[in-house]
Amino acid sequence: MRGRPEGLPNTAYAVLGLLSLGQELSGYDLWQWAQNLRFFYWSPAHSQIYGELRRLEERGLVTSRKVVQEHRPDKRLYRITEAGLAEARRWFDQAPVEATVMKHSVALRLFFGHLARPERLQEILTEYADALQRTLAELTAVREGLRASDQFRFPELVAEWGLAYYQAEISAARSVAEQVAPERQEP
Amino acid sequence: MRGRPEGLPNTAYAVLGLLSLGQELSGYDLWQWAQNLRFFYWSPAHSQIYGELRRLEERGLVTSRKVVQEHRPDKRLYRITEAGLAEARRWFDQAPVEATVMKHSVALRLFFGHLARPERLQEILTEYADALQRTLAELTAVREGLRASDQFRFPELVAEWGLAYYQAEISAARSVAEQVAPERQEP
DNA sequence: GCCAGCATGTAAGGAGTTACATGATTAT
DNA sequence: ATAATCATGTAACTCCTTACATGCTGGC
Repeated sequence: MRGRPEGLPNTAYAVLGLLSLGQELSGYDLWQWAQNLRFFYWSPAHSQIYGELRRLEERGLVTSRKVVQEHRPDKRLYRITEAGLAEARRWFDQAPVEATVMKHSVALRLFFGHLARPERLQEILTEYADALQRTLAELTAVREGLRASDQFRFPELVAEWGLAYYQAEISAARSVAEQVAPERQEP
Repeated sequence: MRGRPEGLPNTAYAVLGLLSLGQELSGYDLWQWAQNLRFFYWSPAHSQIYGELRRLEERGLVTSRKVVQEHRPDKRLYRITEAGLAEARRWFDQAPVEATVMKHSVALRLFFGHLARPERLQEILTEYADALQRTLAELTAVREGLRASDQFRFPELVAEWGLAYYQAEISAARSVAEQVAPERQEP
């Protein structure tokens, strides 16, 4: 046996999960929806989504129909099948609990901090904190959008979890930035 | 232009960064060292490291020599070159500040929480928190090992940042686990 | 007139994984 | 015996990305 031992790639489950809410969605719609996953997962390129949808259809987990539109390009709408819903539930129930994988490239650079001037390191950390601040604002907006709708109870929980993470990460980055400040001790 | 726009893959910089401390290391040594990156980055498979070393040598960023050993298999020791050191510094200074990419598969499942019984969701979150607790213990040990050595000031900063993250993540996971508890309202 | 957005896809390739392969030593 | 550790590497494959490709509409 080579490659992935069993089941579908996680991206497939993300797509299946989004479709499990019951709506008929196009690849483009799914791509846009999937952007909200970037806060805690990552967002796949649109080409990835189209490919995944093709494979899901081959396996009978989704069905599609073509919609001819007049003032827009044609689109293809996907709907989850019973088998797809069963597979999504099976994944949820049986997939092992995996550790979060992080690619924290700023921490990687800090790890090798001896390679640069302290000023540059401080700059990087500050820039990182500013970028996080913007992401926090975006996530706050997304969470506001989810609010009050009982349908999105779980996404809302995830958003709140994310909010706490981003706040903590911002203060950590700012605190480390202070700690790496060049020491200017005058005699 | 296709693929990666410029520079080396991040794994190459991780390897170069580890070698930039000045020691001569084997692929195996590097693989073991790289395991410490898993707390905030991820750890590459050994095959990945061997491949990366070959490519770095082709580019003249590292050199190697074969060491014949008696009671152990032969090994190849790698050392960073001046060009390698320059490239590592250039990376540090000029690489853009990238956002952290997370693959938080537990948050992904929580997002689609409607797919499962609340008990199962709670189980997943608790299991996740327990796994984090073990990782926290490991990281604590790693940080103790770094302590008191002035050489590892930056790795220590990263470890402390990580410690704060894991503590926050554990309490977040436990808090969410409580929130998803099945409501047993008796009339 | 031009750019952004809608919509779908293909081509080429990078990055990374698991499994296969080998073989010695040391500890249980 | 047999499992783990040391040590290096290849083969095959998956996943995912960027760039190429097309074409229409609506707003500035």
